[in-house]
Amino acid sequence: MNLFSHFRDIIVSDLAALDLPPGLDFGRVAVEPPRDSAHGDIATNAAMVLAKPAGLAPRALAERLVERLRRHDAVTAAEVAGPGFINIRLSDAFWQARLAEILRAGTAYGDGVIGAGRRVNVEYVSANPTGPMHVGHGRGAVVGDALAALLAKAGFAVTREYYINDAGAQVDALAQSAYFRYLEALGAPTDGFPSLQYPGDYLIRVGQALKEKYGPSLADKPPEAWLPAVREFAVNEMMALIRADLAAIGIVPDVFTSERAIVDSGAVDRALAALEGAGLLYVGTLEPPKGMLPEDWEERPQTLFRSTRFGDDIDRPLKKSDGSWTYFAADIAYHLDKYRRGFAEMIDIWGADHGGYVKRMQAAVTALSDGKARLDVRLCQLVNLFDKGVPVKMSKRAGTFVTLREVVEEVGKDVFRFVMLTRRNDQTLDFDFAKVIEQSKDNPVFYVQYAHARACSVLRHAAEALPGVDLTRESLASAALERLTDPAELALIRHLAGWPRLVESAAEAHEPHRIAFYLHDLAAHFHGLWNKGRDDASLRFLLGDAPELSRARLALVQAVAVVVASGLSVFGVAPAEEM
RNA sequence: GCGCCCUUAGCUCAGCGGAUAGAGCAGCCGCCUUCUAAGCGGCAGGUCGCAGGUUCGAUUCCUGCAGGGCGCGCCA
Repeated sequence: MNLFSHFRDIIVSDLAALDLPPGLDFGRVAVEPPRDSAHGDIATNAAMVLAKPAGLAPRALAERLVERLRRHDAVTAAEVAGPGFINIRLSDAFWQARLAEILRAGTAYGDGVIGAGRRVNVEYVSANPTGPMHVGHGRGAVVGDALAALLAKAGFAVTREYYINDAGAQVDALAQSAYFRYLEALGAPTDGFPSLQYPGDYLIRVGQALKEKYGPSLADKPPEAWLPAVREFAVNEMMALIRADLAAIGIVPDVFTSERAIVDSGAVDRALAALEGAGLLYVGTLEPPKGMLPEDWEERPQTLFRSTRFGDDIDRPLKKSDGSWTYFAADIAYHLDKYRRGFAEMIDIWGADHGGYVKRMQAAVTALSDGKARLDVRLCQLVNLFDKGVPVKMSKRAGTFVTLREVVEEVGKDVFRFVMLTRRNDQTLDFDFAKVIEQSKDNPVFYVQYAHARACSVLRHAAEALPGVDLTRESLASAALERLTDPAELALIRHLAGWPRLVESAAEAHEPHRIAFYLHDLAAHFHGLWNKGRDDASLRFLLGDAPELSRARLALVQAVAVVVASGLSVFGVAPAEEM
């Protein structure tokens, strides 16, 4: 359970029994951990937010609430502090019961109910199918995948989706480059061929494969004869590549949606017809952006979407000069498609360079769903690669960008995933090959993994030292947990018991990185407790002459392993049994 | 010019309207015959970019300014 929402319910019902003026809004009553644990276990601002509407002094109201709160068994102390905070201290028995709860639940501990089974669509990666994924794609992929797992843990019905941008000019350019490689494979002349937009080696194989499939039949033909076939072939090859790249970091999307399929199905026309019907389309002329006139700017009337009605800065074009739809138009149809598939909540993970696109997309979603659907866009900032502090030079044009696969082969999937989640998504992230595989507390991956491995190590020793003692989770849940009375032990239990609240708040905020910081804190508590056993042997987890106490402490150790594993599973990272 | 994001310790960063703002690294001082020292404890380090506003209360919300990043029709 989320003990904070549990006590919020208790506090609200106590408030209701206080004979306060009717109609008070308890919505702003918060129950949270105090910043300083010396203040107590949980704190509430209830008296401060209700004092004014209730016509009472904050401290007076607080005193009345405190008097009631003290009647609960789990509450050992409740006192008014500062301007009207109420600090509540909970009994050791309450905390010990949380430990049993953790052990009985296993890694399901922290599974939340705030999602209430609502469907949410998380769209991430969505790299153009024009080549292998690079590191920046990898960050978005991991953030999206972890967010999806986090939402699932919080009780949402999550769909992980990949949008294949296979309809624009860039896939034609891909086909051009693949065709060039095909001619090369045939040994056919390539002089006069335009310069390659995708010069990477990975298309050489595609050229070979085209030769094997088509023989020389596509050579000496005009582009309109070979382009569709080569394009489809190349896109399929690239998607196979991307799926493999994703699989290498443990990502398997539930749904792939093709932009081309959306366009070909007429969905764009239908979506825009809906906007037209709502009076949200018109033909107009945009002014050039001030302060940076594009060189080839010419005034031209265009079909525009009235995104300004929904908070955008200017209305946005939907048709290119050649009459085809812009990417935005297709994206409108795509998001309408998602909405029609039953997703009133959508989350898109984009690169930060698409930031200017957010408002118009949200405007379109609001317009098409009549305000019933919500789109949150998480922008991922750049990943800067370093090796031992020296920047790794990357140039897409020169083809020297570092692929996701290379990085993952170097550091491993688990390290890559964890590190990608150690920063907020809108903060740039430095990724140093040397540092992320360093085995020290400088490296949060290893620090957290080490805590898990240590816990497993104790449990392995326990199996030898206490033969015949049942060390399963279920059995440890009924150990003599009341014997855990050391302040450091109870502090660790408190931290473990904060996991459900952390899951809920991170899920609500769409911020998976909070888990990384939680796990780091948890590991620190555990490492600290471990070392207390070095200074004072009576505080060790495993005491050969005290099997009952040992079992209680092993319950704590097991719970640490459970919660670490639970957190890592949201990240898609395997917990280390030993290191 | 306009929009979005960022600005917190020497460095890299957390911080959910709440109390004396926290980690890690770097620096200094300690702790291994004993469950993993890949670790732990301690010391030191801050005008939360600046100025206003809202609030009982602002690092957190709002406005303005400054600095950095990203972007700004016919790329996606």
